[in-house]
Amino acid sequence: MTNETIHIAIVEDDNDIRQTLTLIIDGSKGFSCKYAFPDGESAMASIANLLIDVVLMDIDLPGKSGIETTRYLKQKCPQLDFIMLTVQSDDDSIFESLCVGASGYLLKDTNPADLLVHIREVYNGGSPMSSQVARRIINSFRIIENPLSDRETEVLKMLSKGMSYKEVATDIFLSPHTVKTHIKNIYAKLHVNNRAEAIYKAFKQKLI
Amino acid sequence: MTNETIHIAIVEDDNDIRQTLTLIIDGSKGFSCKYAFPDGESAMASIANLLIDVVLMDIDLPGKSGIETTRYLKQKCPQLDFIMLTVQSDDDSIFESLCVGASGYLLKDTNPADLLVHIREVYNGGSPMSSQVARRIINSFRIIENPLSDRETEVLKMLSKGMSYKEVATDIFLSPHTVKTHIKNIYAKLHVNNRAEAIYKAFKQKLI
DNA sequence: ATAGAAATACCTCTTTTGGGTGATTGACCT
DNA sequence: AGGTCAATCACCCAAAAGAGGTATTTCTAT
Repeated sequence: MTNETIHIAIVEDDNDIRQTLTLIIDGSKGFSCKYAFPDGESAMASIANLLIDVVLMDIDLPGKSGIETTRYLKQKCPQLDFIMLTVQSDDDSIFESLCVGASGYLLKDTNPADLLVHIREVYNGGSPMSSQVARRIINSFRIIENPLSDRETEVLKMLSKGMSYKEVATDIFLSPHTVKTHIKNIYAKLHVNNRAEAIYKAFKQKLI
Repeated sequence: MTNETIHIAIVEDDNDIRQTLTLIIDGSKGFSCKYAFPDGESAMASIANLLIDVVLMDIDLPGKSGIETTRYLKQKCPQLDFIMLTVQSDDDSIFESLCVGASGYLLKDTNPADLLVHIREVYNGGSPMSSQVARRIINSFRIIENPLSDRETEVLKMLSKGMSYKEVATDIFLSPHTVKTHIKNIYAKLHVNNRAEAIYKAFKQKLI
């Protein structure tokens, strides 16, 4: 079960990286890499018709992003496994990748030997990811457990109704300074720096 | 076509209601009701294997809700029709029911004769619902008609990411004045007068 | 052909906001 | 007994936003 040849496709816009990866993987026993695409569009057009087990997907593609491409392909071919590759890990793209169906999330500086191990892990139903990435995922989920205090949630809800500092303050009998402090804390907790994004994020996470 | 026997299953936690409904339906010519479940879990385990045409689904079930149960079963058996039953009608549950694939939405005080009529309506491709329910649906959908132009939607989405006038402007190659004008028009159309409320409303109405 | 959107651009003025930094109280945890 | 955190209040300052205009162009639908 663990030693069948795994068929891999690569989607990566950088020519050097793409070719290097292809050579490394295809040259390794138990791995085959006959297909590589420089963009999401060509991958979407072809991959569904190929006998592929695992796709290595760059996130930062020109045109359709790796996330969009993964969303599309995972829907077409649910049995396909996707490992996202990226230069740096940011919370949003990790989270989005997981949402659209990626199974693994690796940084591009992962060394070749490890990469092969991780591909096999995914093939066998695992979800390889670096410890930094894992940490961020934990953090993301923690955010889903409402990080806001009751008071903060109350204030945020009022902001979402279009109320200003002062209006909120008079409404709940606080000094406008206090309201401001609450808002600043809300921004910090949600990792945003203005009202618009705070409300968007809070709504998306069903916090309000 | 309209007089075949319709095979019905009931999912309802209240023993009295479940047994009464079963008796009424199974005792009526052209209707058969041999299966009744007290909760979503048991329904999910069995209904897919039964020869059933229409499911009467209580919304307020203990454990898995009627909506969750419907989502699961509709996915497994797309040909199955679901009529949601509820004591009172609230916008959210109506809307969610429709989203997960329910065909009808009736209040529990619907009288037995009407209920049978409605079951046959669903079986024949209709969507029975009380006039209050219909009104609410109309209202929900009416809001869905996006009043915003493409450009305005684009701008609003960018605002929801926390971008300022200027950032939006440089991003889509417009003068900040133009962006400001768009935003003013957005506020007017959504009947709000600031960013926070605009994003909240737009999100609630799935405009962004 | 032309009325009505939509998209574009500009101006002035006042209010609001967000960042930085700080303090105090009380609760809860260990 | 010390640490953390929510909640409260306070000040300064620069940037941003919102309200009020006006006005041209470019579609598009009738």
